[in-house]
Amino acid sequence: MLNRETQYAIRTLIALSESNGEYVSTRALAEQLNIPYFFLSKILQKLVRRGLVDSRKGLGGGVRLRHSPEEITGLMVLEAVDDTEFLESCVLGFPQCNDQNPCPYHHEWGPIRSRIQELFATHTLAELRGLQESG
Amino acid sequence: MLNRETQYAIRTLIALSESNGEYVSTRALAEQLNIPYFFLSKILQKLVRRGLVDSRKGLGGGVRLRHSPEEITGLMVLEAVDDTEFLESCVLGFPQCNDQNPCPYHHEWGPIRSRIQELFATHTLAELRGLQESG
DNA sequence: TTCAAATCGGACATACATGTCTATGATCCA
DNA sequence: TGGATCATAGACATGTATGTCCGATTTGAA
Repeated sequence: MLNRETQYAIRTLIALSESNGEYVSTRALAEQLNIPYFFLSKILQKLVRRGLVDSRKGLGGGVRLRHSPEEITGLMVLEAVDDTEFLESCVLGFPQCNDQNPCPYHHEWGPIRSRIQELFATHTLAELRGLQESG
Repeated sequence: MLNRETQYAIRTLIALSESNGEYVSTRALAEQLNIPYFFLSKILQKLVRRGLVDSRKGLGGGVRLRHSPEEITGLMVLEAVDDTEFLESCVLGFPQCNDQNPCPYHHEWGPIRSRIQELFATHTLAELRGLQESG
């Protein structure tokens, strides 16, 4: 479904939304979240470039959210790591599949895809953090 | 979503359900469906081993459905090519995610996953063939 | 009985996702 | 000013999905 980079990115940003704007080191995040350190470094570098995360070098540095957790949705994270193709492409992989020229699953897949997109679009990091605790 | 092997398998089996039990060569299928020939060979070999397809060597040989198109669902194809993990695993990749210990998306993801599973489970090859034509 | 058509099995090749390492530069503190 | 702590960039390594090739075997027909 979501690739690993995306999963790590979401989990990391949820964790960052609990640090009240303080910088957290990649090392600490990697250990807390059980994500390979060097891999997480790469992901965070991308999130910095894409504007979701701020970074600071040196002692006491690390990364933090660039915006408040209420302003960032899951879908924004998917877009930042370029993992949205599955929200647009045909289930059976037909490049020319569309409303006029549908594959067998096309019309039933539309509403499902909408719900998936909605799932990620309607929850902010702040809400996800809450959901994690309440169950 | 579905990996390429699965997409090719479904497309091929839908095509085979239009051949009235006649053997069709892998070469012909590959050209008709625009699927790489050697790759399709591998997929069909697996479908033969898994019991969805019959094969016969030699002139006039090829592959055909082992059962009638009304008896095979999309989900059976997913299972035959071992592409069902996404129907069972956590959206965020947590191995320990479950009803008692849910990830933030868990409870909302359940109904969506059910609809996806239902989509594949409720349509037979015969129906998919029909849907393809009617749009 | 020979030849061509077809699958089958295993090996090989390539692309992309995932994971790892090293050198560099920035920042803070003693 | 020097050393420790941090992110950054690029290169490297591994694994899995995807795609390709070849020799062996079976089958049908001339």
